[in-house]
Amino acid sequence: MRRSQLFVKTRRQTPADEEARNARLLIRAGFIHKEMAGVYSYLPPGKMVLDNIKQIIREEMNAIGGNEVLMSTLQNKELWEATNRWDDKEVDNWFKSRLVSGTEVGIGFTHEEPLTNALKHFVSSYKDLPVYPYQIQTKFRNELRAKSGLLRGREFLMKDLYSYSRSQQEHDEFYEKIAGAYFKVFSRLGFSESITFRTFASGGVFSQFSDEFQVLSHIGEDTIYVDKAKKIAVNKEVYSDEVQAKLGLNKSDLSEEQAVEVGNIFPLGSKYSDALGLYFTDENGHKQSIIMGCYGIGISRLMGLLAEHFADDKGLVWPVSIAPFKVYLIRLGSSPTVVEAADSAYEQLTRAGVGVIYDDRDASAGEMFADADLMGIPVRVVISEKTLISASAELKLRTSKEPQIVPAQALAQTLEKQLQN
RNA sequence: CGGGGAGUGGCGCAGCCUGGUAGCGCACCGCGUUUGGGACGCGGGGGUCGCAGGUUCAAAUCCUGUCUCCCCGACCA
Repeated sequence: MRRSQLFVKTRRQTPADEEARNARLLIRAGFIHKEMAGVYSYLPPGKMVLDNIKQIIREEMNAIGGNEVLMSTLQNKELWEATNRWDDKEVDNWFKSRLVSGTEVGIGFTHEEPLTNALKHFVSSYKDLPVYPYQIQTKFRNELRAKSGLLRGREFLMKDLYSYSRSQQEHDEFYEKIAGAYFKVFSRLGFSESITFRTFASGGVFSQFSDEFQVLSHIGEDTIYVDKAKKIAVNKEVYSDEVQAKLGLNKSDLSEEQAVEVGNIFPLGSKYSDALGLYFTDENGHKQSIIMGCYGIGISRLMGLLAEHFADDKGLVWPVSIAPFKVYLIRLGSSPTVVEAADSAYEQLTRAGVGVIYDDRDASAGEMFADADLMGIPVRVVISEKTLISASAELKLRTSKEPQIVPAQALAQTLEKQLQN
């Protein structure tokens, strides 16, 4: 993409109405726009980051048998009454509205009910199970207080997968499988297993207990106890002697840490399937309950955490896997030779499939360098009179101080090699 | 919802205490000069000072109410 065709602009100054580093950087770099507290829009580069995160999640979900669906946002009250989750006393963060006729509708904060209900049309035999539908979409929760930029919003992007299994054992096996897939997702996003912990926690409105995936971070609003050797963690909220014994932990091996919950998986048993009347017939012709689980990943929250985690005093520093563009191409100078060389470098990279943003503005050098840094693009390439003397281009990684000079003709190949690492 | 802070051109701020012609920087427009770390000169456009009442000859400024944003807490996926 040519920079001149990108409508967003970066800002020199930090927005006054944000305290959180993730929101400050993402707004300054032109990735998001704040609509109101806890509600953000995603601008072109921000949407690209979101799409990259989604794609990684999608690949890992598909790899374990997930089927992607898109669920409705408007929710039928009757389904939620069937599971006793409509009443504000049961779920206090519903957004609700009314049809012109006066009928109440909900605005989806999760989707167990409608999905389970829809599956009644497709699941009746043991041969139809297990199934693993999942969705990637906006959820709405009426938080008392939104905060920390993208980390706690009233409207946020989430991946939710729901499992429907024939037995507890089949469920348990999948539950472990998806836990493994989650670690793959987080590690591909840049959160290694050394800072990401599966954490024993409460199940909230979903179930008694759950497993959270917590990434250690000083901005985290959760406090967890971690046994780093055993790679087990417990949320402080549920910590008790009983839990300690159940997990085989030793108080002296635990360290207290702040962490951000990026994923949460819940065993649901047959609570929702039974309530909504979703059953299957087994090999012997007997009606059986279906064991469910639900598995969430906070996608917009992850984007916020990534921005928070991968940044320095100059701006964002995206991991290659999710950067909106891999290369920020800078054209220094406006003489015909420079323009021609930069245009051709742009074409070369685009043809090679390397995502590139080409700064073709007539801006000052410093401004373009500052933008490349602020936007956190992994590789910066400069074409100037100076580099053209030796038919080369200057290449600098966002994470390194020193640039390198590479032959302009071999730009694409060199970059492909660099981006591998 | 309790406590604290803040709303003044698109952005960042000053002015408010002590009422009297709304100001600065950035961004934007025009002309010219510049071009390896957020260039410079000259000229220009843009704001019912969050909103509503009140006090006053006169309100960005004082008073009351209200909305919004941020932080802490409570709560929460």
